[in-house]
Amino acid sequence: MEKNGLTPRQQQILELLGRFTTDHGYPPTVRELCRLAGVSSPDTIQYHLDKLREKGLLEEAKGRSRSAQMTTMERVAMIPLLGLVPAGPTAGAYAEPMGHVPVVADRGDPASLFALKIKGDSMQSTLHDGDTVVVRWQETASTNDVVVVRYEDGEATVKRLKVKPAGLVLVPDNTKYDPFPIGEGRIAGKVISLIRKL
Amino acid sequence: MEKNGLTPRQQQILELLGRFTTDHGYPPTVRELCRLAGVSSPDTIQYHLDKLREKGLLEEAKGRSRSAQMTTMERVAMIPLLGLVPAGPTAGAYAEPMGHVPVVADRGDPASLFALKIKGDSMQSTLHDGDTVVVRWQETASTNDVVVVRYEDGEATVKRLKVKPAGLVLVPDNTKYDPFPIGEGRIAGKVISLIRKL
DNA sequence: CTTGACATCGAACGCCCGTTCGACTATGCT
DNA sequence: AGCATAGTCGAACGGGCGTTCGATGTCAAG
Repeated sequence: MEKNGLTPRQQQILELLGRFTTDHGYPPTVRELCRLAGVSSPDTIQYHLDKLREKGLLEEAKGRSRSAQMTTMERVAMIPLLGLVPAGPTAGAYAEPMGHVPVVADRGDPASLFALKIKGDSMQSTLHDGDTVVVRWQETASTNDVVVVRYEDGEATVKRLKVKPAGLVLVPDNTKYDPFPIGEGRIAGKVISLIRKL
Repeated sequence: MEKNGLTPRQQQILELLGRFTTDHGYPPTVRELCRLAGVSSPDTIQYHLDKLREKGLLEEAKGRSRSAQMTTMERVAMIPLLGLVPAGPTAGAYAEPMGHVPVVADRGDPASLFALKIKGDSMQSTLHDGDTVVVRWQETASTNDVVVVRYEDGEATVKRLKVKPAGLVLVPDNTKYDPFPIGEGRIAGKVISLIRKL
């Protein structure tokens, strides 16, 4: 048995499949793989595709065109990058975003995620100016969570949350700034990850 | 003209297209869109697809099946997550990775990128334990770049680079640790971005 | 009322798709 | 020699595919 349990031919076809898919945005047909691999019979490709499916490296076929997909490919969701003024969570309508951020859609529904670009230094050391954060829509959070708070005038801000007896307090991580009560603001979501260009 | 220059029907079909693509990993056929939109004639869909193409929202068709793609979808590449012991850059062969990380493939060839998981606190404040970094393969770098250095025994480390007259020096950002010369190590790549779970 | 944009239909054409079949050639183990 | 495994081929079937056509309906603007 070879190093991965794959024959060289099977490895080649798996790589051709992956390359084509990322190059074009959709998987190849059996006959397109024929040309890529330099063989003339569709059955040759089908033969190897079957072997790869047996080994669990490809999704099971459904008789549909271009359905050859690698199982090793984590499912990716494109979440909208909304700037610093996110619209309401219920608004399915498109207030068309600045762009999209790819995330691996493993835990939870990616439809409940969005991204924001950070402006300013109020969360410095944790969040820098220009950072992109991934946020999950939710209306409640716990002490020390970094949350997105939205005000009725459409303004939004990212701060660390402290749950106090007197009410919710928003704490800038940058000690140059002072904590302040949440006031009329509502929690719009919780920051779950951060992407920074160096 | 409507808010985005799109009729409600066109918006609907664009959304169905996007949903299907992220759900299945490949775009729908014209007739699959028929069923989704609840219409019986393929020409109805084709009609709207043509309109959307005119407005530059879809890739130009090529007569191939499942080729309807949104232009607003940034191209995504899945780069391999190699742990902390990356193999050589020329080795196209698979030392199968721990997983994959999605990145937007805008600047440069995504094939020259890989990802690493950070262990330890030697770069603390800049890089935390458990962070994922995106690295571009390159054998040279400038002062203050964060670089991946590989040693002949297969060990690898991430440090900040200082170019000094006496040679290259690796500086841990954490002041608990001391700078040290690069020795027999080679620069394997430069850290270009960072992903952190909060 | 006429015109134009928007939207839909059913039918049809021809090609390409996934799939299957039988036959063939190596290679290597028993 | 016998046999299993890996790999290839060409041909064929039936169906799904993208595409085009002519006809029809709706609705707001002129």
